[in-house]
Amino acid sequence: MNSTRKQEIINIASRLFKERGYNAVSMRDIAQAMDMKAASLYNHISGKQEILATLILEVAEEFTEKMNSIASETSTPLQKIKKVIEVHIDITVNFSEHIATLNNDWIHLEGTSLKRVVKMREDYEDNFRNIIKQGISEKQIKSQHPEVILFSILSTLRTLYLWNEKRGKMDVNVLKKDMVSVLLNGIV
Amino acid sequence: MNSTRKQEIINIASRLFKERGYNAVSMRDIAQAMDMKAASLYNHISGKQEILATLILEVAEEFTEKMNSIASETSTPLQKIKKVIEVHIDITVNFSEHIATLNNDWIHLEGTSLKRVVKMREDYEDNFRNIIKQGISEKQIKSQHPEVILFSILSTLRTLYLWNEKRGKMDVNVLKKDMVSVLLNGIV
DNA sequence: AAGTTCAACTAACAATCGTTAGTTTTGTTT
DNA sequence: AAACAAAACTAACGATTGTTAGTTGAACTT
Repeated sequence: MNSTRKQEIINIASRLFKERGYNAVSMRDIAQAMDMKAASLYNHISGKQEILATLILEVAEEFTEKMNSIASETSTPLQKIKKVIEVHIDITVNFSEHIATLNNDWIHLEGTSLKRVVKMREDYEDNFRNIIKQGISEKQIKSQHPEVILFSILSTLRTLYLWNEKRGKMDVNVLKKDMVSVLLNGIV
Repeated sequence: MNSTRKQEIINIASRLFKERGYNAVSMRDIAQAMDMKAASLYNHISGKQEILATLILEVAEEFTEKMNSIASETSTPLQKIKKVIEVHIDITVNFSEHIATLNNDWIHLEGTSLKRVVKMREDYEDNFRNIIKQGISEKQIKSQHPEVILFSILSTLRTLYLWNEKRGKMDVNVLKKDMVSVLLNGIV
């Protein structure tokens, strides 16, 4: 059904997109990496856009599910934020290839795929923002502009993939612990 | 000499690159935005690559200069980090268009321009890392993996441009204060 | 053995790309 | 008014892009 061949194409495209970006990778590049001709790709996918869309939606849905689950938990805001950080690290490690494309090439999505991804991103941020606001009103979190907190944590988490592999892969649990500590308690 | 027309082209290209990315913007797109034909651009610039290179080097050099100046100061590591944060915010506000391209499209630089920018980036990070290490050995900063601290601060600063305009432009000084507080002291 | 499906192929398409050559217009200097 | 330089133009180039059409061979199913 969802043939293994299609997933192969998506995984290889994922690697190339990460290295060079969506627009700098041609169907012929992808085909060559698959050891076949560009036209043959169309036996398994409908076009370049479909590769990009399924690639991005795969991981975007992962984020959405996990965040929805955290948001509906009955735990303190701080515990929730800790979970968000850990989930981000887990997804980054497991989908490390896809995440670069999600971050850099979502602009090149078209039509309903673009709309869906933008919507998911907004919802994700809204959930996060609400957790932070809750934490502030419960006085667990410093009374500070929530946007500054939201985006400072989020931008760190989103670019995690960039140095995850570069820096000799620390142990995941150590990374989680350090990350939570730095993001919640600062560095002084 | 460095005619105003050339700078016009670069500024307009900067805006388009930010919106769509280097590869998705054609010389004809840039020309149209300048109200002229693509071939006419070549009276002022040598090619698309030159636009990208001067655009990126302009702001990269700004970062390098400021960082070198901070690194050679005689002040505490914490004061230096505070200055780095403030400098980042200043540059982001002043070069807001260029920074998206520096962050996203530096990969598409070629030849010596690419090498120079990569080198500048590495030097910048080395300077920052040394400040952090100094702070740790002086016990001003938590004894934590310096990489985690370095990249968590740096990735926040680097993506500042993304939400600087989106979120109704807070006052720069308030932003600096909040940012320093969140990044140094955390959120709890 | 015959028929069918699947996945590869070759060849080609229209469109667009960055860039060059040669020409015309515009505006300034003599 | 004549001469000149700067900056726009038209037209075209070779290359590359995503994609389609039509074909071929191999692997199953009957």
